[in-house]
Amino acid sequence: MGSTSAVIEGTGSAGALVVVLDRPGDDGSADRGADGDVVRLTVLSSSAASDEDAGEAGVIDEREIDARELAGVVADLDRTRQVRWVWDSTAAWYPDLVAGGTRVARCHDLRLARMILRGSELARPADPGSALSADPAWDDWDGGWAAGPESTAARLALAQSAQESPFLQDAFDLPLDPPVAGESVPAEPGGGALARDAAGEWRRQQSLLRALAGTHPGSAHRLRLLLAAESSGALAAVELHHDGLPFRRDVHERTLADLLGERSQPGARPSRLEALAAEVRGILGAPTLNPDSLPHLLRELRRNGLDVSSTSRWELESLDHPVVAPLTEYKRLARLMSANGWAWLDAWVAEDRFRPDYVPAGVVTGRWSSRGGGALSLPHVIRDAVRAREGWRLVVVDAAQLEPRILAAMSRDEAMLAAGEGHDLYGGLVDAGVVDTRAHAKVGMLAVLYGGTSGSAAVLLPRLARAYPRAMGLVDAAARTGESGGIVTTWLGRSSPAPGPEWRATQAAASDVGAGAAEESRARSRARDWGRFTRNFVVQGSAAEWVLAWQAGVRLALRRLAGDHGLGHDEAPQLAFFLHDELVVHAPRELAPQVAVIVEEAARAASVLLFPHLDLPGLVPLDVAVVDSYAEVDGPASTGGDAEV
DNA sequence: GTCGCCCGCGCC
DNA sequence: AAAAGGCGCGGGCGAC
Repeated sequence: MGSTSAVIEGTGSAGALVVVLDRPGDDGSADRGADGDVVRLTVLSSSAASDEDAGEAGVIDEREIDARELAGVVADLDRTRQVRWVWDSTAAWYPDLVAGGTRVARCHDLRLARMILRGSELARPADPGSALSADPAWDDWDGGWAAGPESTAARLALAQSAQESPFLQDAFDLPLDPPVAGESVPAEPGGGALARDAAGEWRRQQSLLRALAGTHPGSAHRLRLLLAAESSGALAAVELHHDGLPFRRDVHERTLADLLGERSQPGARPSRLEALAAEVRGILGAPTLNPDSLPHLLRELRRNGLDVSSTSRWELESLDHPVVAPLTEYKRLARLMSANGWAWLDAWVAEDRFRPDYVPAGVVTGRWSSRGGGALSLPHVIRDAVRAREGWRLVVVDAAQLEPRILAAMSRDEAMLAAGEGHDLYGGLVDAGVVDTRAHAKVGMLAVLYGGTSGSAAVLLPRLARAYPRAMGLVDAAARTGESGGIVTTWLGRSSPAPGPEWRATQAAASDVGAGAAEESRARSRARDWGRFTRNFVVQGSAAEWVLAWQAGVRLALRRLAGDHGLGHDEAPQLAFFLHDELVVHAPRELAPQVAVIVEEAARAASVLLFPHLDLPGLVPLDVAVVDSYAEVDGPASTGGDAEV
């Protein structure tokens, strides 16, 4: 470990460091992690008061180390100094470190940052000609977030083949553990095989931000916040996958047996599901009906005199017919079976942990997506299997009515902020006399956020517009921008994509001289569609930014808590699950109260960080529940639950 | 046999 | 009368 101390000695002992990691001469084809693999560390700053100025400093140290030493060097340096680790993609570097027991406090994910900066309207003044020009080495590259097989079927096949073959058993370290995103799986051909100059990209990005700070300091500040939050999220995504969500196989199997009946032959329906299928066949007089076949089912429904155009539940439920109840129940259970049944359990739950892959910024708005196991749509009906370990607790935290609150803050709509002063913003709308019931408040607010125009929303919208002109003005302006093909931007600077060529062609066709009513109507409809997208983009995306800032605060505070108590990783509270506006922390029972305090403090910090001018640390109240089972937390099915969007 | 699309529905 | 933003994913089924 001589190189460890050498790096430290070579950079003084105080101040923040920026350390860029890359592989000299990396053309993407090398087998990362192989013997003889070399990692280059470029140390860019030690004296700057703030690491935000790091790009200003030149290279103060550069050395190459054996890849096998990397974890030790990183752990040492991150423990003793404030370091921002810079790498092409967190998914490419961090899983191996975490697997080896090394975690870092902060990083800068060049690819995620680049995606934000290249699209951002806030960054445009500093980069009018797009100095961060398209570069296939970066831009045709997913960063390694989605390297593994993404479907339950693929995962199951992998697990089974590994079990059947001693050779494959050796090839896959942990055959039942989903491949870690970004592990040595070669990136896709094309972009992945091109060299990426990490130090150069870091300098370009910093130079852009410095230039922007000169003319638009507010924009530069927002983007720096966003890049830091995005990168912190990338670290969290890797750690979340590694740690996994505690998930009890036995409890889940009991749930399945209770709801679906006993599992029979693989491929055959379990008993209760089969009985429902038989009941449906009997009622419809269709002994060979396969209720999983939509065309067949539709045919039989019509043959029975039911005037339906689809087999969707909402259409079925409007019918008065004896088949509706068993068929709806069949569909509900068949859905559970296919999405979260035994095959899903075998593929995604190992050693009582559910380990999905999270993909930061997998959604254009900046929300995360997930690959594998449908992690972000974990049904409420199976959440009882999510159990804290013996002697531990789950701290389940939800940001209450986040999106309307973020909209109120962004638009600085004092009336809407006032309505949100209590814990229940919807109740606040009723108390203010804007709408008569809480249900109306909710429907109306959803229409504001999503652009709904139907039935009850049409009645409520004018009232909301009158009461909250600034909030309504913000989303309406975003919608108008989208309708005319423009770009909108979130609070911290993530911009929406421009509409695609097909959309533009549709609009162009409508303005042709010979355009008919059909073209015009279609163009208007597509324009309104895009307007609803941009309307929602600014709110959903800005809310996602608040959540990232919140999550980053929680993550760092949990690290401090572990440090203060001298806890090893397996004894310390960990982030266990992340769901758009909800966090689950798995914590030793005695530390759960402190975790509850941490999530509250982080929420207040996030609100101040994003909206310092409002002086409203209580902008986003939290629902905190300390439980043994995830099912103890209110879902939409339980009374009083909120079915929050 | 494989691929890609559609439908439908789970989550926020 | 159908209906509103963002996703992932499985089964069926037609195209190849």
